[in-house]
Amino acid sequence: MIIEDGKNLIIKDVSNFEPDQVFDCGQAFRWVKAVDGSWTGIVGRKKLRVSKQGNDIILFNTTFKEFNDIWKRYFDIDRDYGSIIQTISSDPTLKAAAEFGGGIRILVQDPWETICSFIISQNNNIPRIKGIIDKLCTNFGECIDDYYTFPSAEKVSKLTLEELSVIKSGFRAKYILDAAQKIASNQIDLSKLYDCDIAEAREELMKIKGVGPKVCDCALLFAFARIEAFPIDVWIKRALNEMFGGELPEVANGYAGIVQQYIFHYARNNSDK
DNA sequence: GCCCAGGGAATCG
DNA sequence: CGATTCCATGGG
Repeated sequence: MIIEDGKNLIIKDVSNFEPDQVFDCGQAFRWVKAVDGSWTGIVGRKKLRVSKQGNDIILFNTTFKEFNDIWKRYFDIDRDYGSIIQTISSDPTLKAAAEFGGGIRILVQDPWETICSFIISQNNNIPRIKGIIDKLCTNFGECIDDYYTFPSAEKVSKLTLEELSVIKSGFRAKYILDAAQKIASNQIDLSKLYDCDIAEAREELMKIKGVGPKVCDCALLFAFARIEAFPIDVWIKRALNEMFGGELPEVANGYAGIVQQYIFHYARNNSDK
């Protein structure tokens, strides 16, 4: 149930929504946690602050209309994570991972921003990924209420390698430009990737230089709501071997992306090293 | 100095 | 085909 409380919106009795997990599980790089525990970010051109109080999620300074137009979809509110967790919990290891990361929701983020962010993520570490994305936004985005938008593909497509060098993205700069150019010119048709055959979606995305199997599946999972996508990175590869003997249990079929996030979160926060 | 980081392209055999 | 090597940059 959603209620308006002054200028804020309250989602009552939410299940499977822990802001700390949602914003810090590696699917998004631009949400910032404040000392009071709330999170602030920019989605498109809208700035939003989110916090959890008891079993309620508070969306600050927004409206019911904005909730329906933007946040409902962005936070994947209509998906029943509880029933998915129930299904995969027939496997004891998946059950443990889901109990640990059950507050994760898969965001439905902007495709260009997500593709660009995960291009930057390759052979890189999370603090530096965040730093490069931050420099991209402060240099080329638009300032709204002290926060910066993610610059559009059109804007980035017109930059030279020289101009882009201020973000210090190294060898990934040429990939960023290729992605921006192919997306801005509609050489890549992003609109069909939400529901076309997943093999076709992968083929389309991998036309972009610097987009291989891993970056491609991250984009499909974190921007196109393709929860069957399964990005395999070093963490997941290691966890798959240690926890499941190399392969996901069959009950994960169809939800591999969500399961992937539970495992990623579990592995990263239970590392011996 | 050396190693590694939510990989992928280029270049081998 | 699979296996190696290189790619920029910053932090440990």
